[in-house]
Amino acid sequence: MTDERSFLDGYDPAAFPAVAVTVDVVALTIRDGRLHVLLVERGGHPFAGWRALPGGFVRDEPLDAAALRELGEETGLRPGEGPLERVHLEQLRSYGDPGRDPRMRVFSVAYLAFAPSLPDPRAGTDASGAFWVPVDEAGELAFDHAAILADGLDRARAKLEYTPLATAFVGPEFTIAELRAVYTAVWGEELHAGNFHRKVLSVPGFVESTGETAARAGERGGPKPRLYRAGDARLLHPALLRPAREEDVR
Amino acid sequence: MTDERSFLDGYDPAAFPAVAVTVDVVALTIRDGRLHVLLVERGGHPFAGWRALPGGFVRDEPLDAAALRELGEETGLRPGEGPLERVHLEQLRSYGDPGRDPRMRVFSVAYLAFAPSLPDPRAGTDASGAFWVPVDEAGELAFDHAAILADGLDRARAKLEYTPLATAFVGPEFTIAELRAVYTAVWGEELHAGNFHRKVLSVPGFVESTGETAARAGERGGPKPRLYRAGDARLLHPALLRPAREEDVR
DNA sequence: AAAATAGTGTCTTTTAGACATTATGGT
DNA sequence: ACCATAATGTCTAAAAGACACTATTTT
Repeated sequence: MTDERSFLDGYDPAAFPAVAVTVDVVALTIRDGRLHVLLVERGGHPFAGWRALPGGFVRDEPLDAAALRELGEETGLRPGEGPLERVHLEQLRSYGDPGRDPRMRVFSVAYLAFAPSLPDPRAGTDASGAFWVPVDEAGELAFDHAAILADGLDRARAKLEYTPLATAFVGPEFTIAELRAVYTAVWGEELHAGNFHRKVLSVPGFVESTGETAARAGERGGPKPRLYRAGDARLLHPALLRPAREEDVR
Repeated sequence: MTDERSFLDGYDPAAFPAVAVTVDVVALTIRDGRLHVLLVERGGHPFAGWRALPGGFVRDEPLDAAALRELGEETGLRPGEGPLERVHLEQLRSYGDPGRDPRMRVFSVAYLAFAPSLPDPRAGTDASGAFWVPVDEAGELAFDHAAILADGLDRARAKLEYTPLATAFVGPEFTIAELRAVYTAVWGEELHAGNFHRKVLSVPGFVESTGETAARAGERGGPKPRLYRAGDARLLHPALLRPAREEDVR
């Protein structure tokens, strides 16, 4: 409230009870048709040996920059370059319950990242502790990270409906089938191939044709599919709604 | 990253660079058919005399509790009692750019509150500095609060589409016309009365009939409208989509 | 040759939206 | 008497969803 704000004026910052602010990243990608999340294995206490979301303290930088930096450090990739160039990053929400970190009051701003299949983090760099895990095999995580992951998955599933976010999971050029595989992996539901195809092409700005076709058809035959790239839409109208399940509604 | 986390173990918390965490609340209500936001006038520097969102430092409490407490303090109402009993409160997002507060690094977790028309804060209590302002007359705000307000409005407008949130703006019993007035005020668009009426009743769980009718008709006549209360739906299926505007899509 | 897939066509059901109609109860 | 409104009806257009079919390419 107002009094408290003015209270801060001229106050010695060091006298405040110590709090820390971190970013944690729910980085999602699709490998072999399954949705994976980037996890690290913790070295120190607490939760030593547990899996956790990658993250770390916010430095003298904007929150978005901190999240991108952490993602780069854990994957061993340069933020904004190469594979991380096309990463979609958005803020998820913040977590700050007292006691969520046993050492001190730690507020975490969680981020959600979507990336096309990235190389394995172990390869080469010092990002040794990170690895991709299928989301349904994440198991127990340190701190409240399991809840953060669940929130991130909810957000991702919802955003596929009304934004062209699925294109962030594929390369710069992709087939309709690849796009459908994203929806299948994230939603965990099979979609009718024919209807999906027509639907995607009918939504203005979702995808645009490159005029090219893939060099090869699928492993098990079929015509060479046409290639598309992401269009300029920021919202899908009409949206690609997933079938409403009764339990979600009540 | 992992190293930094273990780095924290056994570390002296007071040695960390001072940061503060606040909550700021975008509290929305509808008065006289117009969407209003709760603002306070700042006493101290910086931004002395400017309008700002109500907010304050997070104490030894969960973030949600901090937001509800601040809302109670500014409105002079008891959290969880009386008018604040039915308040809908949800986290909006966090803001933490260096320099957003000139005094020190301040992270703010913004909350969004929806309430039926609340009494004027000035009445009685020491919540003297707060007042309801039509959102389109909010003008310039302290810190980055104008951006926070804009984000809150975006969120509110979007959530009316696919959640029964509009019922949080009306009393426990309401007419379809009152519900329509909420949509009109938040979206700033007129809706077709007849189609809206049928649509609301057709969405499962959005509203349920009380069997009663209002004691009186509208000021300018007409039949006595039936009364409804909020149903048990958490999501609207199918959603109440607002007409897609081209500029939102690209 | 067999099998799988890309892309399209067709039909039905659902939903959105424009518009009209009736009855009610204020001024 | 007049008028705004509640509630419902009707019709059309758009979209969703089920299903079928053809052409193409791989093993």
